[in-house]
Amino acid sequence: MTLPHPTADQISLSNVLAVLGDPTRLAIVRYLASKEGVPLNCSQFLDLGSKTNLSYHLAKLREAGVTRTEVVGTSRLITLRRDDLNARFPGLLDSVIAAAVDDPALPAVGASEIEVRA
Amino acid sequence: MTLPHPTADQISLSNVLAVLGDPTRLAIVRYLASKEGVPLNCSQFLDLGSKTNLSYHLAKLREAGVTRTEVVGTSRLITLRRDDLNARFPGLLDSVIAAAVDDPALPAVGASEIEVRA
DNA sequence: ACAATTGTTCAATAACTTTTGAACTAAGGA
DNA sequence: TCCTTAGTTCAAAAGTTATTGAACAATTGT
Repeated sequence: MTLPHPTADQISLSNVLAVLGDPTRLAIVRYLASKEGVPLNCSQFLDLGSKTNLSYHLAKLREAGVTRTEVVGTSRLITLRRDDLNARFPGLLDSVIAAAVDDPALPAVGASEIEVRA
Repeated sequence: MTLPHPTADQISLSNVLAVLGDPTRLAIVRYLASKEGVPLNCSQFLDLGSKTNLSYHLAKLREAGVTRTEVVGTSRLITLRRDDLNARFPGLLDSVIAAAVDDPALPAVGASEIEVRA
């Protein structure tokens, strides 16, 4: 089973910007970027909203071509479509991520792990 | 008389992305970038919508910190806030403009001048 | 003073987007 | 098989954004 994704040339600039212009989704993208290489499933993001709501936001990211979602058993593994985005809009994703990294206004993923350090 | 603008540090990433994630506004920004140096007033953009509607979109761009609007007599001169945006989100505006330049999906400003060439 | 030009404001509406909860599907263990 | 885990779908409600037209304000040229 595979989910529908746009091909690289179907990715629309204004749609990508619109999709990234939401704090919840920007926080998801920032977290994906910070954990690149690590396979992430939807429940990692539960800090940002309800299961249903995340399903909605993650679908928006996938449909816009920002993320790729692979179905693996009962999980979905989510990754950034770095190469495709970079080919289509050079530098865009990198500058968005760089700006998002030090944006205190964005909700944090993993806020519940802060005390783990102690 | 001066219009309200956010200071550079009040400019919000997700708001800038959301504001740019609209084809009309992206077309305005693309046109502003293509005519940098030339003072542009609102009526240059009438190809993109009604006077009222442009007033709305141009206010969104100004309030998000993407443009600066100077009141000069009965006109408003609109410019991109390149320096402020670049200081805040390095590379972002440039990559958006570069991608917008060759985006056939965006509405064109100055479509009415196409036959002038013949 | 008058008219034209440039653009704003306001209220209404239309069109979308986000959020919710309940019901559901499908895979993986016990 | 039954239960749990992981996530989706659906319909409704809430909230937000875009578009419109009519009325307004301010400046400039005659």
